[in-house]
Amino acid sequence: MFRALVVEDQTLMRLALMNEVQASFEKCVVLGAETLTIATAELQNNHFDLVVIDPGLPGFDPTSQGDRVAVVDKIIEASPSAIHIVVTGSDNRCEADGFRQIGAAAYLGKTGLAPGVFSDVLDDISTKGFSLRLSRVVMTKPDYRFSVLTPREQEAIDMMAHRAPGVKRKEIFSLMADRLAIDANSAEKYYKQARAKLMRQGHPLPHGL
Amino acid sequence: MFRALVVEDQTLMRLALMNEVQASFEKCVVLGAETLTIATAELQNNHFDLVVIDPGLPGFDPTSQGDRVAVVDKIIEASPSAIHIVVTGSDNRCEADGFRQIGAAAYLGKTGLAPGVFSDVLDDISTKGFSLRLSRVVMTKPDYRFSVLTPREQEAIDMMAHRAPGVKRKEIFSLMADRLAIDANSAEKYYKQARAKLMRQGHPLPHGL
DNA sequence: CAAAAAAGGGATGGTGTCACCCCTTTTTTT
DNA sequence: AAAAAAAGGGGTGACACCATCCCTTTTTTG
Repeated sequence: MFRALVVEDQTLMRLALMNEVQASFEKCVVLGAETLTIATAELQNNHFDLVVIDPGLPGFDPTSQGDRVAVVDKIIEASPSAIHIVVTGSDNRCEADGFRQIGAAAYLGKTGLAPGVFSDVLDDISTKGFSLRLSRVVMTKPDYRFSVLTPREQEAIDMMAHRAPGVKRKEIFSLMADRLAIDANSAEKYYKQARAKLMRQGHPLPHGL
Repeated sequence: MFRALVVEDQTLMRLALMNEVQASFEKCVVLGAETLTIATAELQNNHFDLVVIDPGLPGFDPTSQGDRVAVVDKIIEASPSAIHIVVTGSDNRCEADGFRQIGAAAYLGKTGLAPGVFSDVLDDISTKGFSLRLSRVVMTKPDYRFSVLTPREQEAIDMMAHRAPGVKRKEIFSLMADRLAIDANSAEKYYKQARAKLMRQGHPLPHGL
């Protein structure tokens, strides 16, 4: 059974990261720790295959580079056989190098760390040994979330709204089919159904229909 | 139709906040903006009932109090009729007062901002006019997440694992029933089923069974 | 014009979760 | 010893979502 630990003080972020880990491993147990105290206690008593760390924890100075390194170093030394992924909001290449040197397998900026990226990071680690994803702004349009839509329908609207100009809808359906491992016709159906729902309720559709 | 906008650069956090907003309003549309540019563009073209803002946005200095106030002030001025909620990782009472003076209805620290808290915040706003929730560490034990469990089962395990010493299981079932608006017997059933699943797979159960 | 793409539907079975009901046996409490 | 709590099961209908296949009409494109 694959075992992972997420060390992050911000609750919603911790839960989101735990979701990402779960999505990357079919069968697994994921523990979430709010503080270094809880984390070290768990690391002493149990074995972990993967540890995700945000160095900005309560009780430490988030602006002190020494404190940040100390947190990560303590965790790495407490779980030498695990894969260690550092996730931070205030990321920079210099710090990334530092963490890499003390044994981290990945360094991720929170901005741009979207659902699904985690799996790519794990691929990077297993192929190249290290993954670096610095924060970068990627959005040009807002994301829309409609409570009337099912997840599949929401996803269909999402992908279609972010369609690059000139790209045919058919191509998006193929892409969606590929990403969700379903038939392109089904993807098309979801999009049409979602669109119909929004029209019926008089919603101002996101640009790009 | 209730319309909300979440302005936050960290993708996972933005999506989580959008989820929280959605969970608080039965029928709604929630938009997510990664940058102030996207947010202001939307605020110009559309009306919003609620705006959630993280002042630490790309292009601004997160340590500069002036920058942080400028971001929030610009958004409030662009949507004077909306409710404005400020969410930040580096929260302090002084800043809370500042944002309150320029018109924010709530000031929330990210640490301790858990699923469900958002609804309480909205209650605070409608009854007292303002809600203040500074970051504070609350966990003493880690959270467990098992991929084999359904959401209901996971929730049952969660609540039972955080049971205070001396509290009877029956009381937890009642609490769970109350929070999920289901029967206490059903809550008990979920817990038993969850426990059985974990035992069957040989999982080391969280302390407290 | 002809072909492709898009818009707009209807109907289908499978599956998982939800929420409820029932039962017995063992352990703990009082 | 009696009563309550806990452990451990089985079974049920409802319902939402998933995924697929089918159809027609309108619009756009080449």
